[in-house]
Amino acid sequence: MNPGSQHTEPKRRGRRAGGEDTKAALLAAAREVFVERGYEGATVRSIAARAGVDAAMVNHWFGGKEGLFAKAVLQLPIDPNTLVEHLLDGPDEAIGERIVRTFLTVWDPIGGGPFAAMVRSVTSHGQVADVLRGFFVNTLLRRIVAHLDAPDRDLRATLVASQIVGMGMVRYVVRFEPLASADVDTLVKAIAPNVQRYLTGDLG
Amino acid sequence: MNPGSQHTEPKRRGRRAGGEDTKAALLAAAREVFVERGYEGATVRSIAARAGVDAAMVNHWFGGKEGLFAKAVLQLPIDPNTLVEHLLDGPDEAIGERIVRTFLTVWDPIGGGPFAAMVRSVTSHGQVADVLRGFFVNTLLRRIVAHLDAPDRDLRATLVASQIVGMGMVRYVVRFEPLASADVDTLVKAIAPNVQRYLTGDLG
DNA sequence: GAAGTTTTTCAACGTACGTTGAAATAGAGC
DNA sequence: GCTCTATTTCAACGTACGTTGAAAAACTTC
Repeated sequence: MNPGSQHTEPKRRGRRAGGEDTKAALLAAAREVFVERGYEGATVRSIAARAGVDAAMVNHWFGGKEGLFAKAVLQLPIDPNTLVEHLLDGPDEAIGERIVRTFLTVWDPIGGGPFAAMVRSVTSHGQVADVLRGFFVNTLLRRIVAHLDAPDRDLRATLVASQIVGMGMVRYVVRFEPLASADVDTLVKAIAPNVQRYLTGDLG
Repeated sequence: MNPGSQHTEPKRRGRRAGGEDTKAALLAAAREVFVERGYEGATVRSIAARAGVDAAMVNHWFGGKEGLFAKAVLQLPIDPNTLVEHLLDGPDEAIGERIVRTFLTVWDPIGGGPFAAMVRSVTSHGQVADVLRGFFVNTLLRRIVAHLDAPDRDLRATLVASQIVGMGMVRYVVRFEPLASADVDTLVKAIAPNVQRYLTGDLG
């Protein structure tokens, strides 16, 4: 039937019709694939295929796989200053709850994408461990514990990080049930008191 | 000086002299490289080079990279039954402390190797997430919470997993200081009460 | 509407990977 | 000491990767 119209035509070259934004399509596809496969596992060809464009576009628009990863994943979706202000806005006794709820409500709508992408790339991409450390510890937690008058501030910051990172791992990366599908409120009630203890409780 | 003895001779073929165990050397090298690079990042050639043998030995002794990974990493170093017995041996009020101390004393001497290897391979190797889940949740934690008479047993098990996995991530994989270098006793005192609350405390 | 610029596809390159089959060498059995 | 088998290295294969340069097509400017 319709002989000759079955085979897929080679795509026409040259500029796209109009309105289509190759750069944005690549960024969106890159976020998906980097989240699923990590830096090494995500191939330029697979990202380009999902975006519906040629792999050479990655070099043209981002200067290579490295630049695409930097733009798509390493760039944080939220302004850290706003985040810190929001976390510090309220009584000290409820800061644990604000931390847990904030991370869950920021990550849940996107399935923990950026977090999962970083964890999945922590081996293959040297920058990633540094970015994780810089964001979690230096940018967020150190500035939060600085406002508390408790001893062992740095240890408290990394203890909080251990619980938040662990929550992200279990919920978004390895998906242990029932935690992976639990309500935000349930998790806040369960986890927040522990985070609170790390921040203001007695550690020894 | 000594002209002609500088260049490296091509290795002699055939069986090794005696006593040298290629299989064991490959397993040891594989554990190191899989820990450092994860499944995809660890190349058969680099593992063989570290073991001082040819890459073809991987196929001869383990049937390929997949089989080597299974033998070197997926195989757990500790008998789960013994571990569960040990964790349950004592008063329920101190089970959190036993869990934290046990994981730290098991992982610390080997730098968290198997744990780091699994995390670093969680993307590139499909079995790994299943193994992590099976070991942490099904083999260990479910059997521990089964001995407690508290509600929400499965949720409690995954909450404990989130704290233990997070502790392993921060201490062995991304290495946030000062937690990464803290004494075992310090960490036990800091973390154990939180694990204990997940197991026997009020979650909501 | 012609010239110039930007965007896109295509074809190919060089490299690295896991794997394979054959040749070479050492030990084992008799 | 000869034969057989196990072990090891070597050379090569096929595949997939990231990247590149040129050609083609659409838009922009005048």
